[in-house]
Amino acid sequence: MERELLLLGLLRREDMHGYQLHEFIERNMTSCTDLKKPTAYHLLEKMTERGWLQPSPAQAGNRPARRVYRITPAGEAAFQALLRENVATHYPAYFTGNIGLAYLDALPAPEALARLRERHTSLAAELARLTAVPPHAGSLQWLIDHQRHHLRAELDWLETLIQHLTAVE
Amino acid sequence: MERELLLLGLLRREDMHGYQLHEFIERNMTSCTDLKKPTAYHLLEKMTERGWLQPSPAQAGNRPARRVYRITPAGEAAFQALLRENVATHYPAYFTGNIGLAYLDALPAPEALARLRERHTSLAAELARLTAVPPHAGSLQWLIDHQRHHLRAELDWLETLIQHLTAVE
DNA sequence: TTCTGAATAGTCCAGATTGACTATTCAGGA
DNA sequence: TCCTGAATAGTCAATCTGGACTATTCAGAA
Repeated sequence: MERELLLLGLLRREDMHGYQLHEFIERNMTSCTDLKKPTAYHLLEKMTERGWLQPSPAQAGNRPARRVYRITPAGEAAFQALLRENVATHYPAYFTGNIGLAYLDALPAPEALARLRERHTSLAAELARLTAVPPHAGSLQWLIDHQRHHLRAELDWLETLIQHLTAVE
Repeated sequence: MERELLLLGLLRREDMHGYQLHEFIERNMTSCTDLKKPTAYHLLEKMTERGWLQPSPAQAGNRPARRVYRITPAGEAAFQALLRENVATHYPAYFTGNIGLAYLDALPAPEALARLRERHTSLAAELARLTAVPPHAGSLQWLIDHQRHHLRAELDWLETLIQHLTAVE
C-alpha cells in the first residue's frame, strides 16, 4: 500500500520507467522502505491494470524499448487518498535488531558487551555518513532529518544499554 | 532469518506449539516483528525439515493433538550463531510513515498540519499505553525500554516538524 | 440442558516478494 | 580496434506471506 504511494508520488513529478524508479528509491528512500526491483515492476504492472498508470514504450538512442509510466487521473486520485491516510497515521517501525536483545542473557556478559560495541561502531558510522550528506532540496530533506534524529536516539539508547551492562560487570 | 531466531529463542526456554508461539510473539514482541500465524507455522515446518526442531504430538485433555516443538542440538547451534550475528549488527528500521512526509508539499499546508496533529495524537496515545505497562522480568524489559525511548524520540521529532510547518504558516 | 460467542489450533491458497539470471549498452584501457 | 567490467533494463521461478477459512473446546447465559 505505502509502496504504491511511493511510486505514485515519484511518477507524479515525472514520467519514469521501472529501473529509474527503483534506482531513485534505492538511493534516496532507504529509510522508508526496502523495495526490490522485481517488486517494483510487479507493483507497476498491478497499478497499470487498475488504471492508475498509463505505460508507453519509449526509445532512447538505440537501447531496447523501455516501458515509461505516466500517472492517470485515477492514479492521482489514489495518490491523494493514500497520502492523506499516510500522513495522518502513525505506522509502527519494526526493530529486527532487538530480537537479539530479548535473548541477551543467553550470551556470556563480556561477549554480549563486545558484540554490542560492534553494533555501536556500525551505528555510529551510519550516523556519521548521514550527517555528511549535503542538504537536499524540498520535502525529501525531512526524510534525512528524521533519519538523523532516529539514529541519534538509537545511539543514545545503545550507549545507555552498554553502560547498564558494564555496571553489572 | 531473524524470525527464526525469535522462534528458536522461545523454544529454548520451553517446548511450545505453533499457536502458543504466535500468541506470545503477538502479545510481547510487536516492536520487533509482525509475524502472522501462517508464517509462524511455515517457519516451524522449515526448521523441522532442517533438523533444528523436533516436533512431537501432544494430547492435552481431549483437545485435538497439537504439534509441540522442542529445539534440537542443531537448533541450539543455529540459535547461538543467529544470536551473535543479531546482537553485533545494526539492522535498519523502515519508517513506512515517512513516505507521506516526502510528499507533504502535495497537501495544502493547513490540511497537512491537521493530519500531522492526528498522527501526533495516536502516537502520544501509543506512548502513554506503553508507559502504563508494569515492568516485565528479564531481558524482555529491554524491548519495552527501547520502544519507549524510540516512541519518545518520534514524538519529539513530530513536534519539531509541526512547529516548523506552523512557523511557515 | 442447550445455545452462543470467544478462545484455541491450525490450514489453504492466492498473491507478494526476491535471489539469481539474461541481455544490451557504454566508457575506457591495451 | 577489441576487450573488459560496470551500468542499464528487465524477467523467471521458487519461496514467503497472510486474509480468510475450518473445526474444536469452553465458559457462561437462558
